Amino acid sequence: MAAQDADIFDDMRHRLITGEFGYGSKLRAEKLRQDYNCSASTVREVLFRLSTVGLVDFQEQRGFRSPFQSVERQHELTHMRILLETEGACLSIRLGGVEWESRLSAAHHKLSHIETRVRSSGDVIPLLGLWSRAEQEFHETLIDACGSGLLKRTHKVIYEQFRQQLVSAETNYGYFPENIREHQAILDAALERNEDLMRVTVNDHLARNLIRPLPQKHHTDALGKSSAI
Amino acid sequence: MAAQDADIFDDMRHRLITGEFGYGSKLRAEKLRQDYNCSASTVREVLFRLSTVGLVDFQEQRGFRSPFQSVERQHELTHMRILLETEGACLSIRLGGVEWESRLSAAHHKLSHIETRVRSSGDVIPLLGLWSRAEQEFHETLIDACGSGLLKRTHKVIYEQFRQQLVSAETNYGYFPENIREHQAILDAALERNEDLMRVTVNDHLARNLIRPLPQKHHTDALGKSSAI
DNA sequence: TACGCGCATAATTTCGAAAATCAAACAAAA
DNA sequence: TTTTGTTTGATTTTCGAAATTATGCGCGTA
Repeated sequence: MAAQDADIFDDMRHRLITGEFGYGSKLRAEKLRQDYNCSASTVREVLFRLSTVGLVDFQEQRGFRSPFQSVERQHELTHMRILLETEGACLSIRLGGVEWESRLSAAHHKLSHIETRVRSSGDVIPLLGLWSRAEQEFHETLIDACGSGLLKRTHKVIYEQFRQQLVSAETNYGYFPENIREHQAILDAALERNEDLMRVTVNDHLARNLIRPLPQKHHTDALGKSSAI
Repeated sequence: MAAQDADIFDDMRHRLITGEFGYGSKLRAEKLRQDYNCSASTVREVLFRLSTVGLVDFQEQRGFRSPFQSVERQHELTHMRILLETEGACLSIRLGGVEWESRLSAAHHKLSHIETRVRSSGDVIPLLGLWSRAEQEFHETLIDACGSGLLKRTHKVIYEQFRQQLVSAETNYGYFPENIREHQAILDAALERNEDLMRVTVNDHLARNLIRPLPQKHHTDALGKSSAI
């Protein structure tokens, strides 16, 4: 087999993002090797690679774990998403052409279709795989014309950790009915090419995952004295 | 030995950041094992981990390389540093207390001392190790009070790739005489707690590593029509 | 000479087991 | 009863070799 390593990596990533392993559960190479019919060393190597993109926790001499759920972590991931997505989206507005608008519209149409079906059935579970993929694609397309591969790769890493934290019954697997309106607002801001509006709509979309408001800006008066508002 | 893996990881990271391997040179596990008196598999594992933080290039079936030098990559790393450091520094202004100011002053004092000595001798090479460490510490302290471990870890990863790209004779190992003035300006902005000034000074400090200006903002008039300035 | 084909060599990937380390259960002493 | 020390079993880490895959070279042919 050619790329055994890469295949196992992709499959494990998918299993981790979809919450197949419970939060904090141990990932034993000896157990997982059976799923892939390979040696424990190969699994170990994959787990190492996953740990450096944050989807697996590694502690020396203590092995690998699926990360614990943590509201603090969720908060930090959300903050980072806001930072990266507003930057990426605003750069895409500046640099992207009609082709970008068109791809974003297409991604939104697919997502919107799925979310409408979820709303009428009232249950996201049967469509979870589809919805999850469509959501990721919409947000990735949003920043796709930003001109920086590094920004896009960094965002992807953060997005997947974010998703992993949300995939549980308590949070309805990260699905909220307000998504439909919010995704529409983001698309509108993009097509209007309105950066200020984009920042607001992306913030509104993600803010519910913060456990406290982000600190507000210090203002400095003419004398150089500063004060929080 | 307890943490052989981690020790080799740290040492290899240091060697990579200080440019011991030429840009694009192959990193053969068989060769490196001799440096550490261990097996090739252990080296391979370390190289894998380094590749996921961007300090080593990995291609399937083609092994590991020290990354090539690329102005495009340098541009993207600089852009990301500006984004992360302005956010981290402004959050530190909002959240950090006197204790943070004090640590930043200390870090600046050490850095300033070294840079003054470099200026008078006109040669950074004998102090390269010291200067490099002090520069990193100053920039890390700048964002240290931002309240987000994720932001700090992400910045560290980007900073080290940035440094790796700059460590060559052509760029004078990333050292510029203007640094002295620019680092002072950043410290002043922090002590004034002036966020707008902080954004300007951080930008000025890093902008020379961009190969083109960052795209400027689109402005939207009252009618919703937009235009670049 | 230029081009493609197969072979030999070198490099990478995978493996299973040995060595090192940790955790838990049990026993002995305070 | 609580604390401390020891042994045993399980887990993690390291290893060197086998299997797989890529690379470079010589040879024949156009």
